[in-house]
Amino acid sequence: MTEFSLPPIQTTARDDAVLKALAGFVMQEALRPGQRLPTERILAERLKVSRNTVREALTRWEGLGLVERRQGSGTYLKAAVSPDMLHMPLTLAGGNDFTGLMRTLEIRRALEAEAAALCAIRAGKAEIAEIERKLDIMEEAFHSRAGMSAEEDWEFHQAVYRASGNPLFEQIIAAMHELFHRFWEHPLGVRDFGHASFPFHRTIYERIAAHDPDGARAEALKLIATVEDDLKRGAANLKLSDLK
Amino acid sequence: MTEFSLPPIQTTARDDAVLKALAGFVMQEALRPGQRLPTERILAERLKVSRNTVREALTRWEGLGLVERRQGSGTYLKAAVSPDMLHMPLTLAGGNDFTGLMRTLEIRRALEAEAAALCAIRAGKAEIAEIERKLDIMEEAFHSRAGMSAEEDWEFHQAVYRASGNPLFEQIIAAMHELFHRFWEHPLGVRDFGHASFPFHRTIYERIAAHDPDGARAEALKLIATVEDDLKRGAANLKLSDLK
DNA sequence: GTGGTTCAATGGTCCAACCAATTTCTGCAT
DNA sequence: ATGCAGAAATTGGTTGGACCATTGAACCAC
Repeated sequence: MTEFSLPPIQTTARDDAVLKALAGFVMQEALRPGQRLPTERILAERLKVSRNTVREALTRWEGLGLVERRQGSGTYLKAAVSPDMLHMPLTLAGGNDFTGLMRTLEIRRALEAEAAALCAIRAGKAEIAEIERKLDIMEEAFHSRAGMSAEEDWEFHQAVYRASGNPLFEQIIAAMHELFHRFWEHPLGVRDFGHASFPFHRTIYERIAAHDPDGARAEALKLIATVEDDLKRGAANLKLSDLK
Repeated sequence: MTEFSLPPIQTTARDDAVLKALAGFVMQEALRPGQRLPTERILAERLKVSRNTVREALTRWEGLGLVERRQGSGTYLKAAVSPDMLHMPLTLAGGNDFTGLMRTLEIRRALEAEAAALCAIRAGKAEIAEIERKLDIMEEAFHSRAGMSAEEDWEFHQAVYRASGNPLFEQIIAAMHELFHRFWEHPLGVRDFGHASFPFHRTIYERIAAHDPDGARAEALKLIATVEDDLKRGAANLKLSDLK
């Protein structure tokens, strides 16, 4: 590890100050995800702070997924960090899968519709072409693999979010999507999950290409509605089979 | 603090085990948000684990917003906790500029409208009464303090999110709100920021009380639109004064 | 009662070890 | 030289004990 400057911490609110200093250090050294950051012991020494305090600070970053600790090896950067990050810890009380999924879908309904509308307003020729490309890939996969096109489906939606001009849409919906998938691994008995949503991908694309925000929003809402229906059907099936 | 049972921890992955045990304890004792949980020293003793380990575990929960620590007082539950929670920490970069704020507003527009609509559908008598109470408090503060009612304003909105039946709304918008406030502290030259949004609080409430989702959504959109206007005016002012 | 003061409880920080996993180095056998 | 097993160093994980800073309640003088 090369030479580096880390000015000592001054006042109270230590661990916050530690994170701030560390964030500044990461920027200064232009550390990228995957790289190792200084030892806890070294950080403690340079920051004139106890190792315990350093650990609590790093524990916070670890909890946020910014950093990964490997015993015996070191602490590694896991995502880009900047001094002005906003942390949004979302906690979903699991328990009953169905209501949890429905809640993520409610968020997704709101954001998906808005993103589609913004996309219809802002997307340029290049973005529209990219969306169409993803759409073609998805439709191809759908037909050749009898409806198993979850991956390509997701890429289509991501292209829409990106073209909305607001990266927050993609980040937040991606979080919802991941949450969704933790259950989805074992689908809930509905084999053709997502089939009903298929035709709306093209209608959404058409409304976007026509720069028709209200139309795009309406089609996006229809798509989410089909997913909600599938989910409800799955929940009903589950309840029946739970009777054993 | 009454008698309670906390079996000792066994294997490695201590702090995770601590959290699991703690979650179980919270359930068993039916602790609700706002209540105090055992002191770190007691937890360490009962779980047969060092106090430092307990602290790291609690630090994680604190980072997730599940718990709040008050030096000299204790550690308090801040949200419902169940043994099977899903955590989705989301960190958003940047946002300390005009475009960043506008982006958070786009998210908020989508969610605020949906939350208001869902609230109009689902809110029961008790929830509606609570919203009205917050509204009265806000209007009172607004008139007696010449429009300085940001705190009460925010509480009104939170009441709406809670009544939407989906805690994710409150969690996500709260994060947006915090980001927003990093600017708001030193306002952008617009002294009467938020004035224009005032009347829409009551109209939103009326539409909710009338169980009129579409009306509530429409009023929520109007409210956000006024905030966007304020923001644009502020940005314009800022640009002028930046010329020096 | 009112307004300080004292004091115990509690979270925050520090220190100095030791444990456990990992990586690196060393030296011997091939 | 090469390769590999074992020792040593590195690094995060845990422990126990100490002290500081803040809070809140009990107490006391007025």
